[in-house]
Formats: sequence, structure tokens, C-alpha cells
Amino acid sequence: MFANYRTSRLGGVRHPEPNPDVDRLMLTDVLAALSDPLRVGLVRLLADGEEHNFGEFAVPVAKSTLSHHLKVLNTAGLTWRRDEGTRCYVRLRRADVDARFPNLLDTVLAAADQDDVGSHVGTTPCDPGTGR
Amino acid sequence: MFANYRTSRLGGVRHPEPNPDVDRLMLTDVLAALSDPLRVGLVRLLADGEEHNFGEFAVPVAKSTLSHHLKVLNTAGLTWRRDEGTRCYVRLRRADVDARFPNLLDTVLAAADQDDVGSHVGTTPCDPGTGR
DNA sequence: CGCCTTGTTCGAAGTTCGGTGAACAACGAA
DNA sequence: TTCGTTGTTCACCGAACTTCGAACAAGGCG
Repeated sequence: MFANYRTSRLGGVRHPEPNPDVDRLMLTDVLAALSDPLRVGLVRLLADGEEHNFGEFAVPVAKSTLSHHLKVLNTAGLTWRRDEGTRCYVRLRRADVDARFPNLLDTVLAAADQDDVGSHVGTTPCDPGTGR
Repeated sequence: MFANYRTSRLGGVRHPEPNPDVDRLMLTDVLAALSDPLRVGLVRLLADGEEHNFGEFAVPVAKSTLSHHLKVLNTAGLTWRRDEGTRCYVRLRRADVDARFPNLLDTVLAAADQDDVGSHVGTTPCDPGTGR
């Protein structure tokens, strides 16, 4: 969104770059990212393959917390982020994750659907006019 | 091993019972248990389907730490424990986990083999005479 | 009976995690 | 330029996790 925000204030990169390379993904990081019900709920919503706006997610936590969880998913390599204006869009990296860890996402999503994990995560419907 | 150890000193149960029922297993608990390289290494060793003695595991941590990690796996429902004398035997609950979360274990084990996750966990060969 | 082995539990220490509110940067619109 | 929106970062907190060494309980052995 604003590429030099961190450097402008802190003089250096403090966190890993977004959208890590596929071959950098670590199994335990992916599993850790999927070990939180809220994050599983987010992944289930993202499983439709569409791009979603941060504001679409209706979660029972503060926006800073949502930002944190989405960063965990992104750092683990599960999501792809794209900044556009003040908005930030997320999409599941299904093909990448499938290539790196075959069947993992399908298996976890099937289990999550079966048990309804993360069902407290919802979406606010988009306004057809503004796209929000 | 000694069933009333805790109660004899503390007057109550402090931790969940070992070997929880299959239907009690939670997806996020299983994934959390598998999000540690050492525990993944243990599960890979247990994937041979055999019963293993605690002492067989050659891990670069203190024995109390090993005990802790094995408890995490057991509490998550991934292992079955059996006490015999002073020894404690562990076995992977493959059928149970498969029934509850189809393909999950196979998928994670395949990914772990591919990346050689937890390869710092080994075994000390058994003495044919004593079984250790 | 002592002594060794085995694994658990405890307490302490340090780290990580999940969560919050406030401040902030960038963008867009008025 | 000013204001509102959007999402990030920060400082901070309490809870949970990881790890260790020491103490301990039970069983087996001499």
C-alpha cells in the first residue's frame, strides 16, 4: 500500500516481504497458520477463489487483530496480497500451495467444512455500486 | 504409568485424560500439534505403525521436554499411549485420525517426507536382548 | 532393603501469541 | 487543502508456549 512506510520511520525492514516465493514455504508455518479457528474461517471464505477486500471480513476482533491474522496467512504463503489505492485485496494461493504441498489445502478445508471451524467469520455483502 | 500420581499430590486432575475419544479431536489442535518440527519428526518415526518406547527417541532436548511434546501429540489425539511397568509406549492413532480427518495425516506426512521436516529426530536402535 | 531406570510434574525463565487502542501513511473525494 | 476511509505499525498487556533442571513416583533388579 505504501511501500516505504516502514523504512521512512524505522530505517529498515522489520518483517518478511509479503507474498513469499513458493519454494520458501515451510510446512510447519503453514500448519501453524491454519491452527487458529479465526484464520481457518478466513481461509474458508477465501476458498471461493475470488479476491476479497479486507473490509469484507466480518470478524469479532479489532481491525488491528484482523490485520495481524491476515499477515500471518500471508507470511505463511497461504494468501496473495495486492494493494490498490487505500484498499488491500487478498486471494488464496491455491495453485501455489497445492504445488508445494499437494492435497494439504483440500484436506484441511474438507475437515474444516465438516466441523464448521471458523464459522464465526463472515462477510459483509458488497455494494453493487461501489464494489464494497 | 502411575494412575494416581497427580491426584495423590494435588487432589485433582490437572490435565486432560490421555487417549481422548476420536470425536473429541479438534482440527486446529491437530494442526497446532503438527506445527512444530520436533513433533513432526516424532510423528514421522511413529508412522511405521509400530509401538515405540520413549527412550527410543533420540532428540536434542531434555527428557522433560520430550515428555511435554509427546503429551501435546497425545492430547491432540495423534498418539495412543500405553503404560507398562516403568516404560511408556506410544503408537500413532492412524486409523482414528484418518476416520476423523480423512487424508490429513497422509498429506502432512508426505509433505514432511518431501521437505525432511524433523529429521533431527532419530531413534536409538533396540537391543535385541532386552528389547531396548 | 537400597539402587537404578523411566517418565511425570513442578517451578522458573524467556519467548511467542492473540488482542487492543492510538498514531500514522497513503489514497480519494469534496 | 481538508476530511474521511483503509489498513499498518506501535506500545502494551496477559495468556500460552517452550525449555530446562530438579524433585518425584513407580517399577525392576540385585
